[in-house]
Amino acid sequence: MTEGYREKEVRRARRDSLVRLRAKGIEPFALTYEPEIHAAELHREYADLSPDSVTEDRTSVAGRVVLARRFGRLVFFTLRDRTGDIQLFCAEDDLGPDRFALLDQVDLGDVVGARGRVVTTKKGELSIRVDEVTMLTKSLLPLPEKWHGLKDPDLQQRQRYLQLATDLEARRTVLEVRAGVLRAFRRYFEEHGFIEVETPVLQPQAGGALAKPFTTHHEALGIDLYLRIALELYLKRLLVGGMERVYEIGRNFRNEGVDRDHNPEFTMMEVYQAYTDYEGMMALVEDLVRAAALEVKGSLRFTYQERDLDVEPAWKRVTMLASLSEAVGEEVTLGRSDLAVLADRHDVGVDPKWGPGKIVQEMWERIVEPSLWDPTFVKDFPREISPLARPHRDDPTLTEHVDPYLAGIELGAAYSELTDPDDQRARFMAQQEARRLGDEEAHPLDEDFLTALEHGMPPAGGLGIGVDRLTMILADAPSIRDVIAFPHHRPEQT
RNA sequence: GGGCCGGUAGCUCAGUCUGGUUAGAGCAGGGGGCUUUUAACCCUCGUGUCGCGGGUUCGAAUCCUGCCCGGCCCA
Repeated sequence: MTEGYREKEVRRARRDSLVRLRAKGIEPFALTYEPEIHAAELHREYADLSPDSVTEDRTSVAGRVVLARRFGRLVFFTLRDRTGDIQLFCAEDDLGPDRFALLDQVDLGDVVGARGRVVTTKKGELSIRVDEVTMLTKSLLPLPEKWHGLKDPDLQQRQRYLQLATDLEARRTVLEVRAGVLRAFRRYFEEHGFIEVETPVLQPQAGGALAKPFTTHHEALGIDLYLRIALELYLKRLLVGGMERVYEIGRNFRNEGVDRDHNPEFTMMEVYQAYTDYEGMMALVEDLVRAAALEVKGSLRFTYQERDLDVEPAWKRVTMLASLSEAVGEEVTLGRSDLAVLADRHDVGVDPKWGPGKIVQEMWERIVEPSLWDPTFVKDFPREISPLARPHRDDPTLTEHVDPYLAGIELGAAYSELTDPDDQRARFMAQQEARRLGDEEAHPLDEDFLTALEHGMPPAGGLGIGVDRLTMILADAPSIRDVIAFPHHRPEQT
């Protein structure tokens, strides 16, 4: 991005302005300022002020100058603060020639404070009729184009501050919807007796999910550690400790690629509740999504990427095998010996090392998942691919594992948690076998966790929700990168 | 990893197919004018490693090729 040492005219002009200000004894990087009101409040309080009104109400505002319209001895600035825009009306008559002349040193992008009377212009625009302007921060680089803004998605993400400074809608998409989702979650949990906890990000083993972790190293202990890929196993230890309702909202890290619904670090909300099961977790998902939708949309019916979505409970519930059977037009079971042939017939590539559960999952993801749109629970996963969920009450080849889907996007996962330490050990051993066969994402054997289970964990339901994905849907954003302030990019080469 | 699309001024984009004088526009910026604008307007003046490297050619932003970065789709 840097241009070398030859300074651009824009930069030079700003630098010159800086020098001129200092020459006049004005510090262009002020210590502080106390605005008395924000733009949105002004517009609310003076909504009924008729055009060409002059009030005796004096107030002050602060923000970035995003537009300027200059007439000879009259200047209009559009000032933007965190709540919106307010116009500054600056007349030489009010400021006097000397202070008015200083407005020549105010450039687009500068942060200023302004004080004056609340007025409306002849055209009815609410304004501060300014008699005092204070330079708070001099901007040395130009803002993006005032009409089109910053369009290049790469620059929007790498220089997110520029997008946020110029595009009010981006503030909502990138930041506010996420905050609303988290607020709704926390409020719900607070009201239902859940306690928010924090567990280790650096872990000696990366468990709780099937994914490749990032590795790091602890110098003082002389050991390798992993960045967590899930919150699950530590939260379950807390259940052993008697915490019946816990949740954590935190960052997970998975060493995988980037696409429209994956970022290598992402925010997961996991919640564990004793004395319930995956049915209880499905109800919880419905409650949480409802709370989040009401918080940020004010409604349970909205559109995502121009398609209608209605998150009103109760969501559809289908089993993985039944929905797959329906899609392929014949009964699919884990016991069929010709699963690989069936998969091949539907153009689903199969690795010979895969067991029947993995084949079924791949087929389901390729054949059924793309057709999902309405809120749907997909339940009863094959035991082999769900090493932490309790065996299904009616069919021990399956587990009580359910994935909620919204707009065709996998929102998370929920289980009736596996509490039997012997079964858990057997599942871990099966995963070790998968790892020996080359499955890098196989679950590690966690003896410490098994010890905890042997002490006794109450029956429980557990749930994880991908906060970024829910945010993306509620923000109507096409990509997860649109709701992550600073998504990962390859560094720029110089 | 594969396919397609894109990268030209600080920003938003033309120009590339069909190679040709000195690479354009708007915004932003410099200078001048203007006391009610709303992307203010009028006059005026600069914008540049055409993503990077190699090649073809008398001549390359334009054609070929390798690479880098990004977007979409597929795996």
